[in-house]
Amino acid sequence: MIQDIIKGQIATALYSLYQITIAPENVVIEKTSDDYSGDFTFVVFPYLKASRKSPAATAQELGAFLNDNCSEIDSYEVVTGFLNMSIKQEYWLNFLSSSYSISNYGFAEPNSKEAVLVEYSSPNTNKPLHLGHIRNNLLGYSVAEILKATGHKVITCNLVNDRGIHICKSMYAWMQFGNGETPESSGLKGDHLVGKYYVLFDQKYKSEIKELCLNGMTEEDAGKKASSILAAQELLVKWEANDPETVGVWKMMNEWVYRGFDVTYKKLGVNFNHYYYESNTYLLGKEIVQEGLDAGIFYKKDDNSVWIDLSEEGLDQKLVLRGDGTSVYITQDLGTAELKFADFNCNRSIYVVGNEQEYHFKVLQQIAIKLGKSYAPGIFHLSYGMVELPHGKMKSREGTVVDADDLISEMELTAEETTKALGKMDGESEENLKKLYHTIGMGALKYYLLKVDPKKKMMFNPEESIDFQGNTGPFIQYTHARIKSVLRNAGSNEFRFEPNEVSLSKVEKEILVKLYHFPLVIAEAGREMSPGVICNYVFELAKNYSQFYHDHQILKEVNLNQKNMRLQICELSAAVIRSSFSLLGIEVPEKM
RNA sequence: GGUCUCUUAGCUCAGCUGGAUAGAGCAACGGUUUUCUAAACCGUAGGUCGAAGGUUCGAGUCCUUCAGGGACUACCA
Repeated sequence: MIQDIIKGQIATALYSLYQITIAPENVVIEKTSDDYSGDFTFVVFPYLKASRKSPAATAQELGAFLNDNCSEIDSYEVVTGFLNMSIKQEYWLNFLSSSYSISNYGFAEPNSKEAVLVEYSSPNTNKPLHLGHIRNNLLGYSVAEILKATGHKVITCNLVNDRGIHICKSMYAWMQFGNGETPESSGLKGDHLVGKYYVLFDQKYKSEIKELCLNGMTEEDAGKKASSILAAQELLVKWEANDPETVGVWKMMNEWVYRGFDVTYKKLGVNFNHYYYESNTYLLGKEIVQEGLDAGIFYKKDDNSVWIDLSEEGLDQKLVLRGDGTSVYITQDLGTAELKFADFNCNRSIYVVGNEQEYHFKVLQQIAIKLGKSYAPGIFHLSYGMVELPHGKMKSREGTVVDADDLISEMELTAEETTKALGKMDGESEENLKKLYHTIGMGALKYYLLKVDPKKKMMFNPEESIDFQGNTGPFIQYTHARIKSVLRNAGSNEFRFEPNEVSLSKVEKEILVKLYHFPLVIAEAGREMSPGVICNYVFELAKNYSQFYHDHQILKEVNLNQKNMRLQICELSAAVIRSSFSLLGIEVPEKM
């Protein structure tokens, strides 16, 4: 890349002018600020001691050297300690001509890098998905796609949390009050039906606690003695003992939930290469606990519970196995971690899990290190921030959630209303329109959620609808549709031009430079595991293109060279928008 | 109490390993369509980057302290 050429030349210049030895890759150059002319800037302040000259004089000397020795540099300009270099127009034009017809421009050779496992979604099977899960799913899907684009072999998996006390709660409520209600008999989507009983359980449980408290019991005791929680716990014991009736209900209700999830996953456009079920893996960790005991890393307390002391690592003493021998979260996660690396022979295992579990993953990794597991360094918690509502966190049991299915429907509806109001798609078939509404609605939703840095918490206000204008998915989709319209009208897709016969306007050059940087943007997004990097990039590209489209004629341009150059810009811009959005899991329409 | 984290325009957010006069979108106000899709384009206004110190040629960015949010610190997951 041109940056590497310049860095190499600067390293040479620094050595021959001032005897400074520096490796080319350690030379830092940056994009020239918009307020100055030039493409790249080298800041000379750090080298003044060696040059023993003023900032301007140093920059001037370096600029002259580079201008003489680097054929790609067209001119340079010095502003105090800043050396601004302009690259020859020909360089950008050659890049355009040689790249515009490459459909997967910017993507690395598939499977050219080590295998990576990405776990995401990982839902509980006692309630439907909500907005927080949507963020998780979109993030996991997108990060997997980004890593693929950087050349990694990627395996996605979903660890389904299908057992435990929370599952028994909805089971118990259904057995008590359900009267045999099914998704078919109620017309409810399976996950929503089960969620209804989860909420019902909580209401019942709370009213029991209230009553016990009125009879003089403390709230803490009441929480342990309420009859419904005792019943749920009994159900859990029965489940672990493989009681046929309990297991039967469990299987049936989980099946309802899975069918419901499948519908939502399909609408979200996410999928998994592999499913793990906690009911299958929860026993595995116990072997590792034994291993740790044998190695003297874990220790037993008098009540038979097993612990590890991580206070030297800045963490506390942590329980790894209950006194009654049943496993806790960390127990099964130790087992699953081992299983994952064994199943897929990968070096890295990424967990897309909320930041509320940071402590848990620190513990997990520390234990793996202490056990001497070779895979320990490969455990990576991709910790993302919670989605908050104006009133605070979402709570399933309290009903303060934004339901995933509802939100998706709302987005499709808004897309439909907006499209109809604009009237551009009149006469299109009902089937195409339906698909378009989905594409646009999901484009708005996905872009909205993915543009925020994953590490940061984000605010969602249900009162304010998600925008379709400005820095949004639909704007970028619209930009793509306009480009495709131009390309359809262009007829051919062979656009040859003579580099010497065209001129580049400011915005045309900006687009070219931006397109040129696409591979670097993918690399950065992969390094940071941040789809937001792609969002920022593709928005700027779309904005540049829109300005270009507004300011310049394309098909009506009389200079054939100029026209074809612009058509190449169209072609590559459309491809990069499409590719960028594919990394976000968003489709782009041909018309809208 | 301890650990971690956040605070940038009225609102939602960018700001790459420290670099030039801190940027978008929305909302507000004004303008642009006989011409390739106006879900667009152009302009105006809006800021003590939570506060105070420090590090240095240079700090929104790094360090310390403080204020205010949030998360975690369960024989829950």
